[in-house]
Amino acid sequence: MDKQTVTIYDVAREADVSMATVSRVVNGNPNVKPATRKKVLDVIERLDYRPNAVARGLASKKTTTVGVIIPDVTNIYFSALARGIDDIAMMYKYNIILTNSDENGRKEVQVLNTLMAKQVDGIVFMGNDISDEVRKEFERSKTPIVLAGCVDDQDKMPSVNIDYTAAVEEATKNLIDHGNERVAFVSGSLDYPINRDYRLKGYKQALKKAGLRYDEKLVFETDYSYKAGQLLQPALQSVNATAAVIGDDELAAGVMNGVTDAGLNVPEDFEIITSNDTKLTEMVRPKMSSITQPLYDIGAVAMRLLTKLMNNEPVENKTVLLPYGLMKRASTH
Amino acid sequence: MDKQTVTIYDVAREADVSMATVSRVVNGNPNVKPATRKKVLDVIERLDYRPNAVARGLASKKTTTVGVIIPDVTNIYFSALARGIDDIAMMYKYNIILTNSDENGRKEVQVLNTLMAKQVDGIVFMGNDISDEVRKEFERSKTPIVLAGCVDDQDKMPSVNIDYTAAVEEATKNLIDHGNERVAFVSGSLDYPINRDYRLKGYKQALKKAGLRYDEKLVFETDYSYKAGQLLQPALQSVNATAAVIGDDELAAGVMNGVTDAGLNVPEDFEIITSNDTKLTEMVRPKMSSITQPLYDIGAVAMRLLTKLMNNEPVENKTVLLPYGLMKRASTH
DNA sequence: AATCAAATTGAAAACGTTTTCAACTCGATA
DNA sequence: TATCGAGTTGAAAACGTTTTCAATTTGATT
Repeated sequence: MDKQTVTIYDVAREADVSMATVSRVVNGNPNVKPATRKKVLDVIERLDYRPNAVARGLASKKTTTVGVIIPDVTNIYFSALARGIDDIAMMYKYNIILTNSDENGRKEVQVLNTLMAKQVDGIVFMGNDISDEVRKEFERSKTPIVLAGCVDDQDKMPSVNIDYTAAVEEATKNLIDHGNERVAFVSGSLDYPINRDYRLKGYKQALKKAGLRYDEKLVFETDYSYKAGQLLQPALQSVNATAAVIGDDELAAGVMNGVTDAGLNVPEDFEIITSNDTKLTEMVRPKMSSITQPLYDIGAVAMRLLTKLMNNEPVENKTVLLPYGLMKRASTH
Repeated sequence: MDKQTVTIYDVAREADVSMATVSRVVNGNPNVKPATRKKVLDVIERLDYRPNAVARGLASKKTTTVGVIIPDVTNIYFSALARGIDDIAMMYKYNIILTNSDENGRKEVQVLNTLMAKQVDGIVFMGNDISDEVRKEFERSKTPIVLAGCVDDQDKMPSVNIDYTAAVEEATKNLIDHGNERVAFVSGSLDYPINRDYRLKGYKQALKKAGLRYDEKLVFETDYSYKAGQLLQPALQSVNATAAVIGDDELAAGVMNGVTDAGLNVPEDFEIITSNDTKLTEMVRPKMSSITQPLYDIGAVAMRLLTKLMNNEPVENKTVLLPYGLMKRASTH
């Protein structure tokens, strides 16, 4: 973009055609004679012309960039989703603008507005909650938005998830079937619908079906950090919990290491099922049993869904539930 | 950008000023009378005018986006660097366009060109190697580029690292001081200067200073994956290695679990020092001793260095070495 | 009141590409 | 040869903002 930049005007002059023809050649428009096309391509190569994507974005109203709002790129779960998003984005010739939100509602609104100002063609939103302010921005947006690993309790937004309720129900049932009568539910904030209305619901259903009473004292709210998990061991012990379903792998690793560092054995004294099946479940010892989520696929399918929305392609299902499973490793019997 | 979008023309007309005045107000130019400024701001609020950042980028030749080339966002080391980059970027009002390169030279060139086309104001490059093709693109680029966690053996590029040679020397010395005479060096590809010319050099220096002979059979090249680490245990045993300096934490976790799963004890039978001090070192058992790198700071300082280059601010030092240390945990005596 | 300098404002060009629609070209047909 | 329709090309406007420099305004001074 300085004095020496080759512009479409230079190519047109050198090839003795109009700028419109150069544009047609560059963009693969078929309405160009082969001889003209060759002439233009030769000049493009000779001058090493590189189209300015910003100008193209302004003129064509498509920037080929997609905004991705991620709570924390260092979290193993979210980074796996991001990887799926980026790979499919690249496949469809998009680039992602990545913004960390820290699950801070004010920051989420701020980055949403920044992404809109940058005229992104679409947005993938990851997070645990859709605040009222964020929802208001979603509703006013003409840019398609897809949720990944994030539920919309109003079910208005396109989203890709697993059936968290059924998955947690199955995990809880598994622990109950092992004879555990004191199964703890360790979760992020219950202000978040994904935790309160989906995961906790599955936990309660499993208890009910097993004829076990729901005990609030077995429900633990915390942030999703390893440290918080470690600190939970005394509280879990004080309520005589013998097992736990835990909502995040790093948190679960903290709980597990807190338990074993306290001299108890996993799974003999305390069984653990975590929720994300990240690579961490294989690295810690004992290996952790987990609800299996296809993390990469959640990201990939969300991005693919977004490309359909951006291109006004028909979409069968705006709420996609991918398969889940239960991977038994050494943290359960 | 559709029929209903409020443009600077709408604001100017409504406020009865020129577009230039609206632009001056929006961009905080002081040459506007307070009364005029207020009038314009009122209209901006009433019409909910949102400046188009793409148009601004074209006109001003600054996009306020920064390209970040990362080998794999799911890698714990790189994602921590990315976090530092993004936080400082946001502080300076930039957004990052994140591109996974998979350390594939062809893909690196491709994403470099895409980022240049998108007129990013600067680029942060993470990776283990600068291929000739990539270097050629760097040299032709008028956009400032900073390396983060990546060394330039030609020392031409601005970069932020630690002194890998000294760090590995110290780690190796530590293992030798424990009485190990068969210390293995487990590394990514030795085609990469960071491994061959920096880390291996530190390893060799420690051996030499200890009067130990360098034995090629104690040097292992592999990719940086947990799986590859696990598979290394038999080979390490076959050369009678009693300790290892390992170049990546996920790789080290694999080696360590391979060793302990084979029935040996860490550190009694085999000592391990890893290199990145990611959160993984605390999660595995035993906790891993590590060269300490300020990962977040490498990213943050790289981004800050880039903002200086982008703004033509004076830069004292284009090659920044941040402090390192040695954190002793339970994988060493 | 006239002058001057500083501050403010506006018109138009610039940024680099895409799009639109009229004009032109080409080849087939009568 | 003339006509017609399809294909190709080009001129100019569009996209929405910033920048430049001339014109205008304002306030202070003589």
